[in-house]
Formats: sequence, structure tokens, C-alpha cells
Amino acid sequence: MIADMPYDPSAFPPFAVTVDLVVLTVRRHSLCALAVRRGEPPFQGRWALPGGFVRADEDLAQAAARELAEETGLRVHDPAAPTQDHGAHLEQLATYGDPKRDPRMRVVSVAHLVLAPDLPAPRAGGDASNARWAPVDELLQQGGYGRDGEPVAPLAFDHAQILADGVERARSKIEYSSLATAFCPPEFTVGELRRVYEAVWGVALDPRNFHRKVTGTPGFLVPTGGTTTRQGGRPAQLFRAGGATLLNPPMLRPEV
Amino acid sequence: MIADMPYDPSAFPPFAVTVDLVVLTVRRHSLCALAVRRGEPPFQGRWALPGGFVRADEDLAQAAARELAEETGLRVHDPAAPTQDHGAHLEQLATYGDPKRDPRMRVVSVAHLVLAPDLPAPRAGGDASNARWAPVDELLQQGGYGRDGEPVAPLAFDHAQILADGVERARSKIEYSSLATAFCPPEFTVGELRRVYEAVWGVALDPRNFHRKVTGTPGFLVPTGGTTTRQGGRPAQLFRAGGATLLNPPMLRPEV
DNA sequence: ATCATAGTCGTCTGCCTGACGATAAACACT
DNA sequence: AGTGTTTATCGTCAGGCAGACGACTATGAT
Repeated sequence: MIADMPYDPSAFPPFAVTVDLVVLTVRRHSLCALAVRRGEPPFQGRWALPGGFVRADEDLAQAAARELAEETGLRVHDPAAPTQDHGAHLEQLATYGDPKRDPRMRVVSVAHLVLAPDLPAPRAGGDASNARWAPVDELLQQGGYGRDGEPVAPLAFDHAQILADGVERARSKIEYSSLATAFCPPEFTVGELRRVYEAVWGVALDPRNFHRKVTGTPGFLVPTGGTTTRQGGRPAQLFRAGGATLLNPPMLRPEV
Repeated sequence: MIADMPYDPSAFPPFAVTVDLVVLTVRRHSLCALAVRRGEPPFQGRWALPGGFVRADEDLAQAAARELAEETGLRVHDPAAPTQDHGAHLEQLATYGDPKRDPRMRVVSVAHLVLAPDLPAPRAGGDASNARWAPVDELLQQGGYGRDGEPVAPLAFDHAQILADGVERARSKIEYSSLATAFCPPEFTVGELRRVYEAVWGVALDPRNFHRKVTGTPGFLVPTGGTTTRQGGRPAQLFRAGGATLLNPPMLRPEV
């Protein structure tokens, strides 16, 4: 990097660097993402992913965590502190730098992926009407009609691509990691975890085989001793996420 | 992104954006990375990953491909053109933006991963002594001694971290994709492909089970009809990489 | 001729998964 | 109280795949 070039500030073009957030959660049995309405041109009035500029003195992950807190109040789970603070999971997704992706100037955006349990309604700078959870299918369908019959405008900028990449990352990552628990509250049942997989993958899973798989994988789930009937039916054991982060062998996503 | 902020060029700090390259290949049965010697401070004389500034009018992937061509003469395989041009594989790895990662100024670097077949000696701006292939273990050991007994200085900047991330990506990705063929020449034998896996993972694999696995996976290998004895022993069938990119079920990396 | 090297085909056993039957424990009715 | 519905949990069985490893083949080296 900069291997053969003396330091000359005029030698490189100025870039703006932003972070964009793909915040995913599972609500009412479907995978949803956080969208905010743009108040300024370009794309004024259109929905977009939350995000903002990286500040001069902060790391990329810090910037993403700050934006997340500003938009949702969510705190990020600190991997260094294994206590059960149960913040959201945050990881870097990819970086988007097409010269024309922002019509105003050269903007390079470092997208981050956030997985969060189901939350109360979002806030966006205190204005609730400018932020919402929307099913990812709805946000990704181009020029279709939403659940309420209103026409759906595609997301601003290249955010549809970013969202699609984030969803794909989440779908593949819950296969071989215990990340699906990031969508669950601190204590959850096997059935609730299964409904997370079903919502993210959009498939139905056999409850018996799923139960055998997750309870038989060492370190995945830790029973808390409690039970709950909040889903109706027979009371189910409550679990916390165990220490294991990698699932080996992985959870298999059913064929199409 | 930039959702609630009017366009004001003074509102964001100026960033330099670079691409850094983790170029991996397999030479003499070990996984090697391309390193270039820095000609300028900081870290003058130390080894670093190749890379450079992103230009005003180019995409991030374009910048990475351009730097790769400048440093090695390698061309990148174009995914849109499925012809057998057999360029190298290039993909985005991750982005590094710690405020202090470059002591001179705020630099955000978008690292890319390149997998290439074994190549003739590298060139770096025409100066061969300033570029080399080095085993990744050697580049990653901090403050140890290299194969020739000379002390090894750690890589410049945060490039040891970037290299480690790239190696980890390559190690995991050959599990569930056919990417290992990117390390091979256009035609190769099952044994050569096995030696790629062994070098990247640093393990020994059973030749019989490996043969069964790769030849039994539809779309992974396509026989060309030819044979070769370049490895000694009984002649081996030659194959090309098939169209399949995902390996299902994956190739299993042996336990520790 | 013999050996060393590398490739290829088989066999066997154990583990995991998918399909699915059966039972258990709650609630909502009537 | 009884019946049906819902969800959870335990078991069984067959098929597929991976690890361990034996056997045989085809070349070059000595």
C-alpha cells in the first residue's frame, strides 16, 4: 500500500467514507430490515438503509455502532466481554465504491450487517414515520406493490444490492454458525429458534429433526432450567446461546 | 446513507482510499503470498502487501485489478466471460480503516484477495529485488527468523492482519467452493489439486478418499482426455475446472 | 528384474440426516 | 370432564457420505 509513492496530499482524489447498515430482525415470521426515509435529495422521500459519515477519529466498526445506536438505540454485543449483555451482532459486510453510486460526489460506503432480536418500533432521529421495519422481500422487489397495495419504489442508491448481499450473508452464515441466536431474545425455546431459521431461509423445517440437531450439538444451546408456554401448546424448555460459535457439522439448508 | 444531512463538502473529513492485495499462490507445496519492499517511509525497507490509491474514476475492483496487473502482469478472470481465459480469481476481502493505521493521514484500505496459479518470479515496477513470493507462515511470524536464518521484520502497517484474514478466507472458502482450482494451471491432475488443498490447509489428505470426493462431485472436474506423468509415477488423468462453483456437500477439513 | 512413486478402484464401518410414528403437556372449547 | 388443537419431545429406520485402509496399476529409476 502506498508502496512506491511519496506522501503528497494532492496525489489522491478526496473520498467521502460512509457506513451503511443492513439491520435484520425476524418479526411475525418473516425476515425484516430497517429502512429510513430520505429527507434530502437525491432520492428524497425514498427509502434507504440507515447510515452516515465516518468521523475523523473513529474506526469503521465504531462508526457503524454509533449509527446503529442513533437510529435504533441498540447497543452492540462486545465480543471481548462474554457477559450476557445481549447486544446485537455486528460485522462488516462489504464495501461499495462505484464512482457513480452517489450522484453528488465520490462516496465509498462500508456496509455492515446487524442481526438483532425483535424490537419495538424503530425511531429515526425521533421521527417514527421516517423509519420502519419492512420485510426484505418487499424492499427488494423492484417496482412491485407492497402488502398494502401501494406501489413500492426501489431503495435509494445501490442499497438494494447492499441489502441483497446482507441477506445472503445472513442466510449462509446461520448454516455454519450459531448466529441465528442473535435474532432471539436472551432466553428462547427450540421452537423459537427454528422459526428464526424458517423465516430467514423461507422454508419449513421438520421440528423433530431440528430439535435433535440443535440439542445434540455440544455448546450450541445451554438449558436455563426454565420453561415457557408463550407459544401455546406444551411448555418448552428455555435455552441460552452456548459458547460455541461454529456449527460443525453445519445446519443443512433444504434443497429448493 | 447521508440520510439526514445536507450536502456540505466541509461536513466530512477527507479520506484517502487505497486497495491492498493479498495475492496467494502455491509454490513448492506451501502457501505463499506476494510481498513488496517499501521504498518510502514510513516502514521504509520493510515488506508490505502490494496496493495503491484508488483513482477518481475507477471502481474498487477495477483498482484492484489494475494494481494486480501492474505488480504481477496477472490478468483477472472475468466472471462475465466464461471462456477459459484463466486469469486469476479476485474478490473483495474486507476494509480496514483504523484512524491510526497509517501514521501520515487517514487511509481506508479495501483489501482484495487474489488466488493465482504458480507463476514465474514477480516483478515490482520492473525491480525484481523489491518483490517476492514468501510462505505465509514466514510473513506472519512476528519477530522470528526466516528460512535463511535472517531475522524477519513484521509486515508494514496492519498488513499482517490483512494477510491473516485473507489466508483464513482462502482456507475456509476452498471447503465449500471449487476455488482451489484457481491455484492450478488450466489443466491439472487430481493429485495436483490435492496438493493444493494440503498446502493451503497444512494437512495431509488421503489420496483415495480425495479422489473419490472430487471425481464424484458433479460439475467439479471435467476430464480433458489427456494424461500426464509430470509428477512421476503412474500417468494421471488431466482435468479442467467444471462449471460448478459451490461444493455440496463441502470438502471436509480434517480436525486439528 | 526390482523398487519407488503416484494413481485408481473397492470394501467396510460408523455417523448423520431425512422421513415419519408416537407420546406428552398445555389451552380452548363444549 | 371430555374432546380437539397446538406445540414439544422421544424413537425408529433406511440411505448417504466420510474415514480407514487393502489391493491393483502404470510409469520411471536403479
